[in-house]
Amino acid sequence: MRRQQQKLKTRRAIIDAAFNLLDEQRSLSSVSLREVARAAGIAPTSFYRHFKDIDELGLTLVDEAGLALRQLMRQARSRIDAGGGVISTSVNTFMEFVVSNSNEFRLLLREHSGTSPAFRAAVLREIQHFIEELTDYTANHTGLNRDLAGLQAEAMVKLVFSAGAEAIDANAAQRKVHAQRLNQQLRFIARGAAFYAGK
Amino acid sequence: MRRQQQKLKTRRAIIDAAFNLLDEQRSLSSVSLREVARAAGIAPTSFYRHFKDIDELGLTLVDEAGLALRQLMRQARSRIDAGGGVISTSVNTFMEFVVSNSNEFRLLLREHSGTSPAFRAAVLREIQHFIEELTDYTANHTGLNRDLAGLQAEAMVKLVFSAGAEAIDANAAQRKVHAQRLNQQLRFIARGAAFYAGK
DNA sequence: GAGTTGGGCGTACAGTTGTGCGCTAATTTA
DNA sequence: TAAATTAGCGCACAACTGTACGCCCAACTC
Repeated sequence: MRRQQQKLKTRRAIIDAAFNLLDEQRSLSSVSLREVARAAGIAPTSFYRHFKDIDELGLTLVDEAGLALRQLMRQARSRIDAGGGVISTSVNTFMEFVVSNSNEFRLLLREHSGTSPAFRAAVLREIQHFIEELTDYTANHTGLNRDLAGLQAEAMVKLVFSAGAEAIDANAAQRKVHAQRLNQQLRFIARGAAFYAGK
Repeated sequence: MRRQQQKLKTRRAIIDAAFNLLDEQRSLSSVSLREVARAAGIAPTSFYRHFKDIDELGLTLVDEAGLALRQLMRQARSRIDAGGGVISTSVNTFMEFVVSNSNEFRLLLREHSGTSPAFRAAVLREIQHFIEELTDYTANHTGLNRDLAGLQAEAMVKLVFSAGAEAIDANAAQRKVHAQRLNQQLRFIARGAAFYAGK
């Protein structure tokens, strides 16, 4: 059993090293296999014992970041149940995620419009997941029909991601302003959707 | 005088070559100086007679793409004056731009969340320009105060860019669906903003 | 205890990169 | 016409890349 544990540990080291390399100046496609190996403390050729490609590593990273995002959503929902507005609670939770998992969010942000079709597709799946859960929530907690709920959820998620993109490079004060603007804009959408639902 | 003309011509060749390299698989940071030179039909070292860096070339490309976008906006405004809804006319014009100038749009899209702070700043300036003009237009053509108009314009521009990002890889039929969804979502925002203005 | 498996390493190689240097040839200036 | 400028080129070099190959040795199987 010792062997598998060691292998998992090295794999983790590679993944963590890759995430740490993804600061504001680097993207997946600009990180080389050798660099990752160096940061992980292994020989370049050892990399192949764990991943076929840099691309395979990249997909793993996207999956992990997406998972972290989904966990965030659950957390946000539980807070809403405990009281507080749906919108402001979600916005605050999201902003916290952007700050505390900045490299994970940056990865999603960058590869969303990056050069690799496979990465783009992977990120899109995560975002779609995000939208679907919000659609369900909206349809259940308001009288909105699914079409309108879907339109609203999509618009909201897009705005949230855009705001996250701006917030990631901002300081706490600026982030607060962004969060407030985003709050108001999400209310526009909610109000508009309610209007078109005939309410 | 012959010499300057020739120099401009070569410079144009470099810029055009760079744009042509920026298809769905390449980004500015992944295009090498030698590649650009090769595509432009010059020796690698000749590149330096025109640009100090690849980065200097990149900024030039962002500026050109932004200019094309601004021209698009003027065109859209003139069409609106000639009749047709503000939103649907703008959406249609934008979608046309995404299709016919796909590499320019892709450049803005990618570098907006890219690895170079300088490029990100340059794209952000263009988007800000976009938002400001829409804010002015909105404030003038509706009773909205500037704060609300600004919030609305920002939200709309972000949604438009997001939709453009999806449309760029889609076929005509899918694009039509995206355009219709975007239309409805922009109406949500307009409606919501009007509501908060007390109308 | 003997044999197999497999993670990790070092070496090696061909390919690509950015860029410094000095030359040519043609245009521009004097 | 003679001199100066300059776009473009070829060569060279060191740095870096991905990855093939084969060895080692600790962990596992039997």
